Amino acid sequence: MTNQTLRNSVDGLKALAHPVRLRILALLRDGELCVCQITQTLELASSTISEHLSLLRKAGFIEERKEGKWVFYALSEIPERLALCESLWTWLEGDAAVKADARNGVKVRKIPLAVTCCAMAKKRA
Amino acid sequence: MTNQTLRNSVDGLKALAHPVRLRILALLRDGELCVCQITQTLELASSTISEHLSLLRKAGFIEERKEGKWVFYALSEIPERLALCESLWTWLEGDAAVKADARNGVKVRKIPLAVTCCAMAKKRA
DNA sequence: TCGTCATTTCGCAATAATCCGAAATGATTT
DNA sequence: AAATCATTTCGGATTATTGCGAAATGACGA
Repeated sequence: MTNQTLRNSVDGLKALAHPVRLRILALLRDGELCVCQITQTLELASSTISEHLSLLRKAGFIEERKEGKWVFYALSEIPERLALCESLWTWLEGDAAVKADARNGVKVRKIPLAVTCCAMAKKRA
Repeated sequence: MTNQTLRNSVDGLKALAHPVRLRILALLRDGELCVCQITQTLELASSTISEHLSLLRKAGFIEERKEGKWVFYALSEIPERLALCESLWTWLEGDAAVKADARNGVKVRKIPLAVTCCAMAKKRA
């Protein structure tokens, strides 16, 4: 109770202070994505992505929406969090990896979800 | 070269994502302080404070100014860094520890430097 | 109900961050 | 030059973060 706000700030900043998590946030600027779409775009184990998403969610930067067996994540509407994100976009927009992600994001959004998720299942086999 | 900006952002956020470092930045809002003043206010080993200061400096949030055997640190003038800090003040101002630090900062600023630093020397003995 | 699929949780190994005291550095004073 | 003082760097132990594969969970369809 003595340092609630300080702790909140630190937790929020920690959540942002990771390249993969910044890339996830940047990806979500163009709209919600399901976990398998993010996993495919960032090319990491789905368990890894899931943990990053969980961290971002706990810190209030993203929100989840369940739809059948899929879980979609989108940028949070919390004003403070949104404001903090806004100050990052200018930085991130110039980054090569973030740009590449955005391009891949456009592609993956055009593919039906069933296909994307099937592709992952095949990769695993 | 492929992800320079992303790396910069992550380094900056990592530098901010620590309670002691946020408290240091908040302290410096009221003007520059020398290392011994910060050390005394935050009650940590001077080597620890020094490492935190070094990290904040490398990340561009603070600048150093040497004067004799003292080293003063002040908030950086870099616009991006300053902007990121600005978005934190609203969060931090409500925090009890940060408020207490600010009060102690006012006190320590009134004391001549020689006295503050002597006090530390005594404490060590 | 059983199998399948997307996601999450768990266990664990590897890496990074944090803190301190001791030693090193640089500047000042005697 | 030697002693003193503020600060930094170093060595280390301790703790946190990260990433993966394997197992668990929950939802869907046969």
